[in-house]
Amino acid sequence: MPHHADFAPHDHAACISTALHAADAACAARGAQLTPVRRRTLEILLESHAALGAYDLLARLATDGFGAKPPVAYRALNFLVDQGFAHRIEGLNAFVACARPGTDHAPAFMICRTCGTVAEADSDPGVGLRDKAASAGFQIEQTVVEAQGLCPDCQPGAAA
Amino acid sequence: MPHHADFAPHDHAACISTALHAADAACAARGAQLTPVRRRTLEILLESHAALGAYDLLARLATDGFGAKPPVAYRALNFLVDQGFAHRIEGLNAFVACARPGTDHAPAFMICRTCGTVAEADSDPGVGLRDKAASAGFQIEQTVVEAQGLCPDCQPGAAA
DNA sequence: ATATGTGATGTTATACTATTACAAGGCTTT
DNA sequence: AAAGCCTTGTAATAGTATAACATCACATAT
Repeated sequence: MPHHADFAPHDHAACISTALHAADAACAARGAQLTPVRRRTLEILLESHAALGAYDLLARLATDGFGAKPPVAYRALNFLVDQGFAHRIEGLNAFVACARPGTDHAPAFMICRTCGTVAEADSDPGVGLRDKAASAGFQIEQTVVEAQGLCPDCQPGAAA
Repeated sequence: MPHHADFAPHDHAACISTALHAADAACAARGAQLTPVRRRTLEILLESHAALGAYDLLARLATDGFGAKPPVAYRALNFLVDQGFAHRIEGLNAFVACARPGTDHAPAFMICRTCGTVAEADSDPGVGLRDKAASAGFQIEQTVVEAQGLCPDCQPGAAA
């Protein structure tokens, strides 16, 4: 039973509700508030396996009756990122829901340039970087590891 | 004698002129034109071990008598990136000169959050990512690997 | 020597991404 | 009721990037 770290199909409704409940629980445990805007923002991210820009998100939030100004979206997104429920994709100036909330991880992403799907790898592939950093005396605090390319479905000769 | 892949001091004037001549040669070999704006842009990047934003660069170019509108900077930067003489640092929306022009490489960067220095690692630390991608059936075209943290000089207790 | 094509540069305008600063509301604690 | 804290809403602005069009320089072909 694969989690969706890869590009395999899965029960999307279930994965959304699981993630949402995990977030509820984590917030309760930490004393953080998963307010309506924040919860809805997470839900929107979870509905898409592609990364969403802050303004795309904002448009959807506005439709749902929330504020329509940029800070509304950025605040919710920053909250989710801080809590580890979402990640920022630097290469796209966009955001995705975290594929394994609750675990402390240094994520790596595979981003399809055709369909925009973003898959989160389930362990830190930047291992080699740690060795380099250690030998240079550099103290790593955060890593960004992103690969752009073609997902299985978008490669020439891919099954429809 | 280390190249400046790490944070060690080095003969900066020499490293600039070497890089500039390497770029001249590479352009000649490829039929690309290292025009005055482009050459000056590379020179400016080489003078700094920190990443420069497009608008910082633009201001310096304007001082030197080149055009002062954004496309002037972005075009020169894109040229340098295309030719492999510079890299874009996604995490900073900024650019650095390439530490090893002419070699075909998937760069990885260590970015000091205090002094802004950017060091380019001299081999691909994203190796683990390739395995992940292979098993997911994802075809990598390009990678972004960036670590943020503290360089040796900026760590608590670093020598002045 | 003219005409044509190509690539580089310059400029205008605009789009996209993100933050600062301030006003207002809800909740808890005192 | 007052004070403090957090969250939301809004206005204004800052920072990053590109599209579209005009022009110029140079090379080549006529």
